[in-house]
Amino acid sequence: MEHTKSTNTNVTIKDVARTAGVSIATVSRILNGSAGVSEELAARVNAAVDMLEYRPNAVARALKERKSRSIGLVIPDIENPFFPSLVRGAEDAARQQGYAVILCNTDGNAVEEDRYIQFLFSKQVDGILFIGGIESQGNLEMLADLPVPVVTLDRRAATGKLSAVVYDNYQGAILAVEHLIKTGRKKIAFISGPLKSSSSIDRRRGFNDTLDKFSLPVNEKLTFVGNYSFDSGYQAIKELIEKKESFDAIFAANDMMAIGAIEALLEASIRVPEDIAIVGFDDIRLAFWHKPSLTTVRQPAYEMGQAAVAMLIKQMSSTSAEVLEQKFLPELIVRKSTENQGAEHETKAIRE
Amino acid sequence: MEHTKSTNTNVTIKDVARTAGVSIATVSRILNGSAGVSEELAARVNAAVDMLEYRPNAVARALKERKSRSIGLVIPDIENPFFPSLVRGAEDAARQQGYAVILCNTDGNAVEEDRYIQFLFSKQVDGILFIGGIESQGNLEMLADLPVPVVTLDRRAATGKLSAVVYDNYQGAILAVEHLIKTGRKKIAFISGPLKSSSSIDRRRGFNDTLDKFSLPVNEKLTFVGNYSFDSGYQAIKELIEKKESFDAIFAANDMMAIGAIEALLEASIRVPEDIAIVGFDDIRLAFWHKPSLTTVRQPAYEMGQAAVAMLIKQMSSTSAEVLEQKFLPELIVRKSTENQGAEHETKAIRE
DNA sequence: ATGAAAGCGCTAACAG
DNA sequence: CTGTTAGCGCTTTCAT
Repeated sequence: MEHTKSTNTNVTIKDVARTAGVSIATVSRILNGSAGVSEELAARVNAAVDMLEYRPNAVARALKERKSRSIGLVIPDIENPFFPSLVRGAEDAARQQGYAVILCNTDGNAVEEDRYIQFLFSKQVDGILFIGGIESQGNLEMLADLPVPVVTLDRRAATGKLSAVVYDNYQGAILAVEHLIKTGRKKIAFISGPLKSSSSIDRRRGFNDTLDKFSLPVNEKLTFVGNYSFDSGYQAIKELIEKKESFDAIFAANDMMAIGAIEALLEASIRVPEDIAIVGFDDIRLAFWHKPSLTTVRQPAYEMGQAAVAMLIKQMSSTSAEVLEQKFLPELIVRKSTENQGAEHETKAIRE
Repeated sequence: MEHTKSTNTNVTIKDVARTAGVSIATVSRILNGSAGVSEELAARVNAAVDMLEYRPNAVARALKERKSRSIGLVIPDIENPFFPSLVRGAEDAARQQGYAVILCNTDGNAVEEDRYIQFLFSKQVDGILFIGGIESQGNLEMLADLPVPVVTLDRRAATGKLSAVVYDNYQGAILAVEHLIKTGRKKIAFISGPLKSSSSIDRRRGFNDTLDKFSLPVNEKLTFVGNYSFDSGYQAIKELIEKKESFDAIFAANDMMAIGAIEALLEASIRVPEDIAIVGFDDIRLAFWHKPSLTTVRQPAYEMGQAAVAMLIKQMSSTSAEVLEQKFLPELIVRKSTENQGAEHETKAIRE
């Protein structure tokens, strides 16, 4: 079945001007609420606008004004359960200010990141919210020289050149490990994220420092390097079980690995939390729904996305390129996976 | 800390022309690979481009060419676990063709949908991939008259005016219910989606028709209307248990409600699948990770997103506005939640 | 208070 | 093969 495309596609400011019997300058003024417009002409113009169903051409406006009213949002992967909330927060904040969001998935690949940055620059985006992968150190430096405001969520950017929304991963790890220790666990296995990731480094540091603080030994045999995937958590604990290492708790550097770890435990008929307690990181929705539900360190993704875009817009409208930073603090969410039977019920500990 | 913004923001085709000692037309020709260009000038121009780090201004190009090389992606909510895969599929397909994707979350609210459609139109997007909520009937009709190609995932659009990627919800429901019946279940409760949603209507029809086919009675007391949320599945089954209705299986019109239902069952110490078998719909990742894992009807979200954008791009480059349709077929994924102990192991049934 | 006209950066006739 | 020029739709001086 075919039908011809609607033809009166483009009604421009010129058509409105002609219909209303005024100049295009007048139409423009009225549309943009500029000063000095006679009531009468305004009425005629508005009538013409309604009648013709005129919609301003944002592309022409962008060319003239040199701002596109759109921002680029560069993330590793929207399918990673951490990002949907963040993206939603970012989008809500952007829309509220009339900005379009261009979504870019890079899989954390530095080459793709670079391609997308060039693409966005060419598209004349007014700002970029950049969340890189573990290889993006080089791109971060390049971004700092881009003549477009950039906000990142990466701590490494805090070289004083790039604005950032940061999260205290170190403190978060401390919260997690202290919780395990205080509920009586002593031999804590650790599943780290990728060694080069800055968030991962901070979480590892928090883990080590807390063990030190409580004079517990750091046992290398209980430490694994994962890649934040379900599978790497599963493999780590499977290996641990096969080697018959002794441990009574696990701290996983994110929730997906924690859930993978639980899978390995359950397959070996090890009970959670009775035999092994486990705490994750991020508080993705699955942490709540999983059986057993997962104790975790919450990262407020929606709010961070929102804050990042707010910061970006602030930078875009200021001429002095001040480098901003906003810090979010972790919060421990206690659920079933660390419940001490018989022990007094832990309450949700809020760390401000 | 402050530092002045990099100043040489805008290097234009003019600068390249001057540096290379040619006219802007020549630069444009070389950049766009047009015919007849002397090797020598091409080399000079490319050198200038590299040296000045010239990047074409896509906004100016869009104004001139009357196409923006961007498409709008309107969805209810990226936080709904069904959408991330679909969005990723759409984005991958778009990027491959050099299109930017503008993401728009509407919460299925018709007013927001309309606002976003106007916004995208104003932005001169070359096409729109529209996934509406239950109230969007009116917007669907409006979209059909928009002078911009539109592809939707809504069956209701199949009035012959809007191209669509569709999914056979009816057949999917049949697969689910037949599976329950063939594994020996007879009193099947049904948690429907919202009554006005077209996918929901089809799934309900599949449920009823299959019971009929096997001469099983449709018991109104075992039928509930949910809203696709975890909570509505939970509430439905909680009510069923409190009323002490007798049933041996549940078909939930999506996975989130199925998982909510399981929660209610477990709270009442009813075992899944031993006492009650349950099958969901969509095959979100959680269906795989949940304990017990959930038998469900798979909807290939990534592929559908990809196909929808491919279809959109095809429409954009064709002058005859042919109305296209591509259909995806359901596939039953059998997991723990319907396992019959003692019975022969079900294998993954693939319906082509 | 309103209109005429320049120009944002680019592509594509049109001329030579 | 290369350059000159018009014009995409809009905002904004600069006149009037």
